[in-house]
Amino acid sequence: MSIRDVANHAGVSVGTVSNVLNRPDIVAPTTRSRVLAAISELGFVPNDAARQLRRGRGRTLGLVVLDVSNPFFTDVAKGVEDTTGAAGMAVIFCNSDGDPNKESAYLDLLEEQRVQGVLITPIDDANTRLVRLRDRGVLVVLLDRRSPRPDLCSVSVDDRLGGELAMRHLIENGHRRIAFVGGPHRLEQVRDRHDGAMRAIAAADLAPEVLRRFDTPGTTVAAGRDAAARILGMPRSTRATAVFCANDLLALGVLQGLTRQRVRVPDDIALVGYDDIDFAAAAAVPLSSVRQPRQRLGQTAATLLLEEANSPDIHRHQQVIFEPELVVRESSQFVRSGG
Amino acid sequence: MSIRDVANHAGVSVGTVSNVLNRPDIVAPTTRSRVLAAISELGFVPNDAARQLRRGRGRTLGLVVLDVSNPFFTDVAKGVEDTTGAAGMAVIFCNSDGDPNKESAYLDLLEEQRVQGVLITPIDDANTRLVRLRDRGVLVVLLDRRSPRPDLCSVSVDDRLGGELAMRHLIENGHRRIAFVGGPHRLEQVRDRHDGAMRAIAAADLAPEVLRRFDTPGTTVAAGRDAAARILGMPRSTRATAVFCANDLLALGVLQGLTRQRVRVPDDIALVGYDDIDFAAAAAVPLSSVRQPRQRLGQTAATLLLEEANSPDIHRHQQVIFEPELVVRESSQFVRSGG
DNA sequence: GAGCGGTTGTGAACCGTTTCAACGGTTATA
DNA sequence: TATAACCGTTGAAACGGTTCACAACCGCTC
Repeated sequence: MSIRDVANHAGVSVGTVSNVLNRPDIVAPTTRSRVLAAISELGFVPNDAARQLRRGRGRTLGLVVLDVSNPFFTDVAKGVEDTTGAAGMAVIFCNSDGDPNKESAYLDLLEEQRVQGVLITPIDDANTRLVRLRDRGVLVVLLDRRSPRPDLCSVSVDDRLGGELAMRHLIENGHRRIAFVGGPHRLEQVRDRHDGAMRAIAAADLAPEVLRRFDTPGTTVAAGRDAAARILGMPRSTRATAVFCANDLLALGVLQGLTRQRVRVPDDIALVGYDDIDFAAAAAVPLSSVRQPRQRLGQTAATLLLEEANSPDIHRHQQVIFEPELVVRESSQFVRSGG
Repeated sequence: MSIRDVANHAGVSVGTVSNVLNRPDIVAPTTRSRVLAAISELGFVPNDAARQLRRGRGRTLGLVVLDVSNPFFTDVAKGVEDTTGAAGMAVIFCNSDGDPNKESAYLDLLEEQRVQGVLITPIDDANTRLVRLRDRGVLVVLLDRRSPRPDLCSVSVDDRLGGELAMRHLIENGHRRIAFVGGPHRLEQVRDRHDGAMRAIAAADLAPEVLRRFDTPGTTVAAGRDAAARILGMPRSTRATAVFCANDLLALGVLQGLTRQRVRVPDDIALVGYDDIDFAAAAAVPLSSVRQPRQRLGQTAATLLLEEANSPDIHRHQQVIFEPELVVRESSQFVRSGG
C-alpha cells in the first residue's frame, strides 16, 4: 500500500499524490479531492521512513532525562510534549537513570534515528559527545542545565539562587547547624544548589561549617531515608536542626526517615526541599520547597529546538535562565530561638 | 556519510559492509576488521530510516498512556523501558491525557512511523481502531486493560477484586455511608473499581445505597479536592464516613480538601486510594491503598510484544491478569463503632 | 495560426539500506 | 581430471517517498 497505489487508483502520477500530501495548494481542487478520496478509500498511510530517507531528517526528536520517576521530569516532559505535539512531532523518550552508559546508548540510538534534535539533561558535562552530535547536524538543547558553550541553546533555572533562597530562609529562622542532603556530587544541579547554600552562609557572615554535607548515591526517596538515618546517628548536641535537600524526593525520604524515629518536623528538625513537585504540598508535613517552572522549562526548550529546526539562519543560540521561587510551608515554619 | 563511503574506504562492496553490520559471522575475520576499522575511522552511523524502509518495520514501539503526570504510569513506563532498552528498541512515548483526539492523533503518528507495535491504555473500548491497526501489521498489546477479544494480548490487574478489597476493608471497619470518588465513568478502570466495591456491598448483605458515587471529570489531585468539597457540602448526619477513591491522585486531593476544612482523617472520615504510588506512603496521613505491580505490568507487556515480534508463529495471544493487594495505612485505621 | 505566459501534471532520479542470485576460487569426492 | 560442494564476496534491484526539470494544455493576443 504505497503512494503508487494511490496514484493508480486516482489516475494521477505519484508526484501529484506527493503534492497533495505536502503542498495541497499547488494542485487543482478537482484533482486534489480525487486523490484525497483515493487515499481514504485505500486507507493509505504515508511511510515516514521513506519521507525521512529522502528529506534527510525526520519528524521525531529525543528527550533524555535523568529519572522518569521523578515528577519534576515528567512535568518537564509534559511541557515538551505540549509543544511538539502541536507541531506534529513525535518524542522519543529516554531515561538515562543517571547511568552514563545508558545515556550514551540512547544517544547512539537517537543518532541512528536521525532525530531532528535532542533535548537533554546530561549526566556530567560530557559536552564532547553533545558537540559531536551537533556537528553532525543534530540540534541539541540543554535542559535544566546551563550551557558552558555559547553555541548550544540551553534552558535552565538558576540553581545557585535557589540554594541561596532556601538556606537564607533557614538561617533567618535561627538555624546554625544545617545538613545538606544530595548527590551524587557529579550532578551539576546538586553542586549548584550546594554552592548557592554556601553563598547564603557567606552573606550572613557565618562559618562554612554551619552547613554539613550528607552525600547520597542518588536523588530518590530511598536515598533520603538513608540520609535521615545518618543524620540521626549524630550526637544530639551537634546534630543538625535543619535539613536542606537537593530535591523533593530526597526531602520526602528524609521526612519519612525522621518521622519513623519520632523526630518531629519542623519542631525538632526543619526541612526544605527543591523542585516543589505537586506531592510536596501533600506530604505528611507540607514541604517547603524551591519552585521551578517545570512545564515552561520543557515548553521553552522544545520551542527553541523547533525554531532552530525551522529557520536555522535566523536562529541565535541562547541561554534561557528562569528564576526559582521559595515556597514556605509547614516543614520549615518553626522558628528556633537561641542556637 | 553512508555505507557506500565505508565500502570505498575499506575496499569492499556495500553488501559486505551491510553483512558486517547485520550478520558479522558470515564475513571473513580479516575483512570484518577492515570494515570495522573503516566504520570507526569515518564515524559512520547507520541510517535507521533506510533500514526500516527496506525491512518494512522499524526498531521503535509506541507507548500510549492516559496521564504522564500520574506516577502509576511513569512506573509502568519504566518497566517498559527496562525491557525494550535491553532489546535495543526505542520507545515513542505518547500521552493521550484522556483526550480521544490526542489518542487518535498519536495512533496516526505511530502508524506513519511504522512502529513494531503499540502498548496502549485506551481511553474507551475503541477496539475498532486498535483492531484495524493490528490488521495492518502493527502489534497491539493492551496495558492496564483486559482485552475483550481473544486476538489481542493484554496485561492488566483485576480492578474489580481491588475495588472489592478496599470496600470490604471499609465495611469491616464499620462504615455504612461511603463515598466513591472517581471519573470519568467512561474509563474502564474507574467502572471496574466501582463494580468491585458494589460486589463487596452485596457480599456483606448491605443496601446498594451504602455507596454513593461522586463523579469527577478526571483523576487528578485537583479533581479530588473538588470532590472533597462536594462531600463536605452534605449535611453532617447523612455525610459519608469513608471515601474510596479510584486512584491515589484523587485520594491525595480529597485528603487535602478535607484537611483544609479541618476534617480529620481517619477519625472523621476514613480514606482509601488506589495504585499505591510511592507518594501514598509519604502523604500527610499515610494512605491506605490498593497496590498494583506497576513495573511488572510494563515489563510484561513489553515482553509479550517483543515475543510476538520475534516469533509470530510461536506466539499465542494471552490475557495476563495480576492480582492487586490492599495496603492498610493510617488513613483508614480508625474503627467506627455504631453506624 | 504562431507565439506567449501561466497553470497543472508528469516521470525519473535519488535518499541509504537490505537481500539475494550469481560468481570466482578453493577443497573434497568420484 | 571432471564435478560437486562450499565459502566469501559482489552488484543490482528493491523499499516508498520527494523533488525538479520539463511537458502538456489552456486561453490570449497579434
